[in-house]
Amino acid sequence: MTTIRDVAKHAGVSVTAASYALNNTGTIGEATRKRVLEAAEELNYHPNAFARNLKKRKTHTIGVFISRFGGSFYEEILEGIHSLILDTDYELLVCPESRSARRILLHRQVDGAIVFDSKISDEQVLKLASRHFPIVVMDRDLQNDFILPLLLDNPQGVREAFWHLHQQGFRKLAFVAGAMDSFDNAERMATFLAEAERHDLHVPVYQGNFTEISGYEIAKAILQSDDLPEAVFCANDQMAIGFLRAMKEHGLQAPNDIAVIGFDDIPLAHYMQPSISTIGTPRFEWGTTAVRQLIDFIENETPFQPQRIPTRFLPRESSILNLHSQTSTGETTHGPASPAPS
Amino acid sequence: MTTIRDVAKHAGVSVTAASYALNNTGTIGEATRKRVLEAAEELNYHPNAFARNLKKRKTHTIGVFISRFGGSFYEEILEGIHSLILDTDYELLVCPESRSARRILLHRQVDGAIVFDSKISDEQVLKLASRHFPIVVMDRDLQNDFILPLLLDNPQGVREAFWHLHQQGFRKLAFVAGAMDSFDNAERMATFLAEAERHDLHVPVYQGNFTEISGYEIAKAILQSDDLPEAVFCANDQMAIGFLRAMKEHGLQAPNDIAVIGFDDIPLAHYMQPSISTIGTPRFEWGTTAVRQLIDFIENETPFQPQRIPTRFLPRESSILNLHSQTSTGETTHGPASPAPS
DNA sequence: GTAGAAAAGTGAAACGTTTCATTTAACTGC
DNA sequence: GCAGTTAAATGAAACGTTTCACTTTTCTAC
Repeated sequence: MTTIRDVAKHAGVSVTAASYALNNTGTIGEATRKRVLEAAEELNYHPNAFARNLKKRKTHTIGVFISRFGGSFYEEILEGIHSLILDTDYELLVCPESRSARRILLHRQVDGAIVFDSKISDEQVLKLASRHFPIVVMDRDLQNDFILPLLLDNPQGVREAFWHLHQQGFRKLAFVAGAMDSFDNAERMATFLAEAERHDLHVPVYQGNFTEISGYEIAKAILQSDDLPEAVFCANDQMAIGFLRAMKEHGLQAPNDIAVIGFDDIPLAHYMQPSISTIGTPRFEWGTTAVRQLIDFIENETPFQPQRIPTRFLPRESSILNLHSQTSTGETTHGPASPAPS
Repeated sequence: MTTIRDVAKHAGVSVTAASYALNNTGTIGEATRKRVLEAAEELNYHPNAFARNLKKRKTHTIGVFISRFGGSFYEEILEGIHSLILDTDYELLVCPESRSARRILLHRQVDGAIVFDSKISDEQVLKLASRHFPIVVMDRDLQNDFILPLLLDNPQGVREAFWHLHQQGFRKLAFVAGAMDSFDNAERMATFLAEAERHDLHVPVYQGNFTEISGYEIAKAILQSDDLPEAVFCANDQMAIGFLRAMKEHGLQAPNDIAVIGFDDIPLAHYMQPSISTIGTPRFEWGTTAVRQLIDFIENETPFQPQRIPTRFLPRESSILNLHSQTSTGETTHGPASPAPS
C-alpha cells in the first residue's frame, strides 16, 4: 500500500508539500505540484480515507439507514436522494439493518444521517443527534434543533379515501393495519377510525404487518365468515395486493364484492388487475428534500424546516363502483403516478 | 466527542486497559473491565471508527457498487446480499454512482467489493483487486485470482426464447438492444443473432439503452413503417414494457400483432396486461452467492469459484399465440417468480 | 545591492485507536 | 517468606493523514 510518504520521496519533496499538492491547498509551486501528481499517478496512490477522516473529522458522506431493500417502497426515495447527491460532491452510503448494531451510524462514519428504519430507537436518535451530526427522520415524530422530521401527511390522503368510500355509499368498512410500531400505520389507522367515528361507523381492525402475505391471510380469515365488509382499507399496497389475491382465489371481485384501497402507490398498484386505488406521495421529492435540508445544515447550519410530505388519494378500479358505465379511458395507459383524469 | 482517553480517566485506568476491556482482548481483571464498561456507558462513548480502522486495517465491511437504485432490477440482488450479511458480523454498505469518483471503493473503506456498475472501468477493477481486496464482478467478464465473475448465463435463456418463437412460426424478428457497453446486452444480442443466423434469418437491431422510454420510442419508430416484425426480443423488461405501451397506443396487441419478449423477470413483467414473456434468473441467490464467496475469500482465502447464474425462459401471454384456446388457469394468480405450470 | 515582502517549502504535532514490550502486582508451591 | 510463575496493568509507538508554525528561497522596488 503506497502512502503519501512514498509519493513524497518519489517526487523528492516533503510530506507536507505532497499533501498540499494533492489537495490543492497550502502554497506550492506549479512545478513541484506537477511532480507530485505524477509521482502519485505512477505509484497508483490513493489516500487512506481513515487517516484523512481521522484528521479532518469530516467525511463528506451522508448515510441513509433503512431496514431493507425490498418492497418497492424505498426505491424511489433512494433515487431521489441519489439524484440530489449527484449534484453535490458528497458521497452516499446506504446501510440496511445489520446485526452489529449499526456501527456506521454509531461511529459517525458520516457527516449526517437520514433514518428510515424503525429498528433504530428514538433514544438512539436523540442521543446521537447534535450540531455536528444532524439527523433527518422519515418514520417518527421526533424533533429538536438537530433532528428534522419529514413525515407523510397521512391524514390528508386517508380522509380523501374515506370520503371516496363514504360518498359511494360504503358503510360497512374494515381496516387492515400494518406493523404496530410504525408511525405511519398508527396515523393512518387513527385518521380512518376517527373519520368513521364521526359518521357513527364502527370499523373492525385486523392486525397485519405490511407484508403481502399478512394481507392475504387476513383476507382468508375474513372470507371464512359470512359477514363480509363492503370495503377494506389496507395500511399499505402490499397488504392490499395480498388481500386481492385471496379474494380472487375465492372468486370474489373488487370493487363489487369488496372494495379495496391501499396506501403508497407502489408501481404494481397501478398495473394490477384490477388496478388498486391507493394513496400516492411524491417519494422522489421526499428524498431530495431530506438531502437538501441535511446538507444545508451541515454546510451552513441552516435551521431545519419541518414539513409534511403531501399525500393524495388516487381512485382506481378496485374501489370505483360502476366504473365502466362512466368514461373509462385514460389512466391505465399513463405512467404509474398519474391519477384518474379529472 | 468522548474518546477512549476520557473513558480511561473516568474509570481510573490506563488507555490500554480501557482498550482491552472494550475489545475483550489482552488480559484484564474482571473488576476493572466492569468499571471500564460502565464508564463507557455513562459517557456514551463510541469508538472512532476511523482511528480504529486506521490501526487495524480491517473494516469488517463489504461494499456494493451499483449505478442506481431504480429499475427494480437490483432490488432482489440487494435483498439477497443483505440477507446473507445478516448472518455474519459484517457490515454492508451500498454505494450508487457518485460524482467524486467513488472514494469509498478507491480508498478501500471496505474489505471487499461487489461491483455491478459499468461506470467503473475494467482497469480500475484490475488495478484495485488484490489478495487484500478481493472483488466480485457481476457485469463483466473479468477474472483473476482476486476477481470473481458471477455472470448470468444469458445464452441459455435467450436460446430458449428463440426456440419458443421459432417453434410457433415466427420468422420476422427484431432485436431491441440495451446499452452498448453492457456485457449482458452484448451476450444476449450475440446469442439471439447467432441463433437467427443458424436459421438463415436476418434480424434488424434497434439501439436502445435499457430504459422504458427507449423501448417506447423504438416501438414508435417501428410502428411508423408498414413493415412490422412478427416478434420482438427486448434486451430487458423495461424496454419491453415501453414497447408494449407504444403498441397499445397504436391499437396493437401482443402477441397477435407483434409478440414481445423481455429479459429479467422484474415483478411488473408478471403483472402487466398482457403479462410479459421474459427470462428469469434467481437474483436473490445471485446476491447471496456473491457475498458468500467474497467473505469466504476474505476470511480464509478460499479460492474463487467462477460460475454462471442460470437463466430460464418464462413463457407468458405476450408471446404465446392462441393462449386462450389452451388451458389457461394458473400463472396469473401465483407469485411473480413462478413460471407457467408445466 | 539591499531591505522587505511574498512565495515555496519543511518539521513536527495531532487526530483516536490498537498493540508490543515492559513493568508491577498477585498468586503459587515449597 | 521466597523464588518462580502467572495475571494485571501500563507507556509509548504506530497507523497515514493534515495543518500549524516556522524556515528558506525568490522576487520586488528602491
